[in-house]
Amino acid sequence: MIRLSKLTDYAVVVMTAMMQGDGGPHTAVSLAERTGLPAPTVSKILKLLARDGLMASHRGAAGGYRLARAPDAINVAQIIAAIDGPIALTDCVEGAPGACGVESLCPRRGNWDRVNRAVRGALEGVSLADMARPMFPDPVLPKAAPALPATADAI
Amino acid sequence: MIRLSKLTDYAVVVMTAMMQGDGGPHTAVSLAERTGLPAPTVSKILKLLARDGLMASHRGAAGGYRLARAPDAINVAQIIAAIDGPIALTDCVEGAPGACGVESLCPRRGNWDRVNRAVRGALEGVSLADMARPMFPDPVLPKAAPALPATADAI
DNA sequence: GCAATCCGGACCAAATCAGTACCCTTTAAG
DNA sequence: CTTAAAGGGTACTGATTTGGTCCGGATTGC
Repeated sequence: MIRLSKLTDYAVVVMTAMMQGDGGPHTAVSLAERTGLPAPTVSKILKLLARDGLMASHRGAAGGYRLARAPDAINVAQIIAAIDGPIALTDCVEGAPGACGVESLCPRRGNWDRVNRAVRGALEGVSLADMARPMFPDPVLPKAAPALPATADAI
Repeated sequence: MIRLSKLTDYAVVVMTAMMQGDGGPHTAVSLAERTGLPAPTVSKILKLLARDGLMASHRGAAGGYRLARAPDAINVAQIIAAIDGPIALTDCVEGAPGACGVESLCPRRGNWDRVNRAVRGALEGVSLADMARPMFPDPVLPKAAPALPATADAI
């Protein structure tokens, strides 16, 4: 199973919790209370998100975090990249010459990259606002199954 | 980084090696020699692929493995599912009620499922034949789409 | 100045994964 | 019929990664 880090799941939970505020900054501890997650973990997530520009942080007393952009301008791919690092399904693309034999002869590299691009495109198509939306039958996506037909063509 | 099991990468290498044969069955050790991978590992991969019906195995003396279908009828999603199990990015969808609080109130479940479907669809669009094809400039992707230049490298 | 808050590390325990080895069953060749 | 070759399955171990915690600083508002 392709696993997504649990931290990334938490990040979505935290970010959706921030959407519900009154617009003011949220402290790490208040978000931890609201989400039920351990405070240090929430702090770690917020730091990672801020480092990638998804959060605007304000230090000092009465400081806190704020979403850097509107929820529909933040997509899942960006969140994953902030928490888990670059989205790449395999590391055959770099280093480890012993595994593939001669790297220059390994024809899989470019093709894995194609797969990576397809997955990345799929993840970029889902915004934070989509994730926060309750999972009722979604009017925005009339056909749910072929969620992103554009990426299917792009492969 | 979303990581794909190294075994899955090896599986693609082994399967592409099988495509190059004369159509006869391949033994695990001969494939291990051709690919440079450890023999027990190759055997493990072949067993997993055979269990999911991607391989046809023939036991006994002069036995071996054979691709169950044509290379363009096998896609990457099937290989991943055979090696790594079902394709799901998060396990928030099941169990672990402590993490999400009350599961029935967690609105993320349905949305992660949507993401999972998108990724699965992307992976189903790449066949084994595509992976074996040398990585010539791809006419299907006209522009590299540096829509987000800052994050293009990071994602 | 003091307190609250973020920042950036290092650090440890737990889970997961890759790889290996062992033994059994099946099958074809001689 | 015997024998050996090959797959089938399971269990084990070492290494890597991950989740989570903690601490000392830096920064800002009161």
